[in-house]
Amino acid sequence: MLDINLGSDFLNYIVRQGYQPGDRLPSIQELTADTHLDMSANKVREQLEVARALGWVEVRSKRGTRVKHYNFTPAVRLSALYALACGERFESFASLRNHVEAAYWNEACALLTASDLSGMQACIDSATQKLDSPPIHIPNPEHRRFHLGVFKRLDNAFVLGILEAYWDLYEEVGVNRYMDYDYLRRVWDYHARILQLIRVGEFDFARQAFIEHTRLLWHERDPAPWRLESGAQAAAQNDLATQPRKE
Amino acid sequence: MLDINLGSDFLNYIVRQGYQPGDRLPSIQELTADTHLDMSANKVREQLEVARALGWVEVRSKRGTRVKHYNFTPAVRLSALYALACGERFESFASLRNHVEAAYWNEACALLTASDLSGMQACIDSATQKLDSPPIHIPNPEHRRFHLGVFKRLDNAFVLGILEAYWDLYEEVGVNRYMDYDYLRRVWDYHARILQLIRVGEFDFARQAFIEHTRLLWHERDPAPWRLESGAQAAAQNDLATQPRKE
DNA sequence: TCAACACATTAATCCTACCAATGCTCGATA
DNA sequence: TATCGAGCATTGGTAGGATTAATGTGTTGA
Repeated sequence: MLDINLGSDFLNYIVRQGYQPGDRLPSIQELTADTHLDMSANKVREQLEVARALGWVEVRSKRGTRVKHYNFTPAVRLSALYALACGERFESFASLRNHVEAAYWNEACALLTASDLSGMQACIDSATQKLDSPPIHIPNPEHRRFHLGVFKRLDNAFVLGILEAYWDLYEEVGVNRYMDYDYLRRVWDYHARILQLIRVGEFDFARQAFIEHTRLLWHERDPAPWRLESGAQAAAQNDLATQPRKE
Repeated sequence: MLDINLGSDFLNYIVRQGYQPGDRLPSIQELTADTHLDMSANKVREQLEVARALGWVEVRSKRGTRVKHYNFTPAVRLSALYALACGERFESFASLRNHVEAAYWNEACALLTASDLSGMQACIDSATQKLDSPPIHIPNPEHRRFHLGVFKRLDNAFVLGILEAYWDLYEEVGVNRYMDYDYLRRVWDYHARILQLIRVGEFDFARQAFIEHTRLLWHERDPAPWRLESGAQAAAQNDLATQPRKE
């Protein structure tokens, strides 16, 4: 076991005790005893709040605290949300997400099972139905599930954490407010094409389609339509997942 | 301004007040007043501890609390450190870092100035001197500075946060314990080659060299040398930054 | 057998007190 | 006038106690 210092006695205590997901932590009163942490309940609660904010434990009122399965998402989401509130651009995080998806694309696709592909097809069907039948609902849950579905076999908590956090930010920032019907149709046409390319093993072409389809978002959201003629192409080259490669 | 909910009254208060980096927060006593947050000092301190753990504020004892420049690194480092302590593999994070560096490689190189390249050269010189003159010191600071130097012009706090956190984890986990002299020489030979290729604008070849040089680490660290003959190639294909592309 | 009640546990919140370090004010001294 | 230092207010750090309300458990009794 690594002897890791998390910068707080309580957090170090948690990991050193080797609790497993689902295990119950001692009550706050017990932790204050000198046989455990020997600190005041206030201090325990301060650091417990950090563990809760980062999604390491689940504190259920009057019932105790339980250790959760590790998940990178809460830390990424919380810090990135704060960043956006401080003026950081959503496009910066979207750029990271696009690059990560493009970089892992082929190996993730190679791991997909037939059942995974069926699940992605179900997303497309559900989304298409929502778009076809008025009143039109924006198929945001399907959009999220479709993209995360590509990477769910990767078995890398850090990669999946970033991708999941992207969709949380996506909803919080309210990107969907800028969407129109045409955009949604084109996006889901791309999704169908991407899935088809994955099915036949053309992962490179599928990735190229993914990269193209990410550019739709910024063209739609950009409130300056004149940039579409002049500098939009260059902007997309810089900001988005333009996987640099020789063709 | 986005109306973002960080899941805590205090954190929401900070961002809504629109403090700038360097600004001083009201004292904890003031914040408890009903004109500000109207909560007890204990609760303020609980949530202040979250802001401190994520590197949003600097709490200087008896002197007050100041807002810091936003930085993604603390959140990533803290959560990833916890993950490693919980049994997550360092290789998972290294894989993310390798993919991110490979994905941003070309556009990052394109932004480098002559002065940036000089700084990278200085790292190589300093590292070479450390390796040449006994007693041999491991040039870890140079290694970190060299790699971060490639990406420092990206102007993307999230990308830089992940790359910086990687080096923090690298030191905390103690990867360097497994290094021998031959490994270090080969790594720095690669660095010199990478810088030369960047200088002449051959970003693709430089990236290829980067990807190759990341594989050195795992071959050295792996305590099972027999895998080098049989499954090492396949393992590298899966675990590391094998940017999938047609040659 | 099962429902109702009593009791222990526990997180949530608030308050007070004390400590120690810091920074500022103001007055004494050269 | 300039400078040093004592004293004081501010502020974060820590501890402990009190209360509340929700939850779970065990006991009692029809």
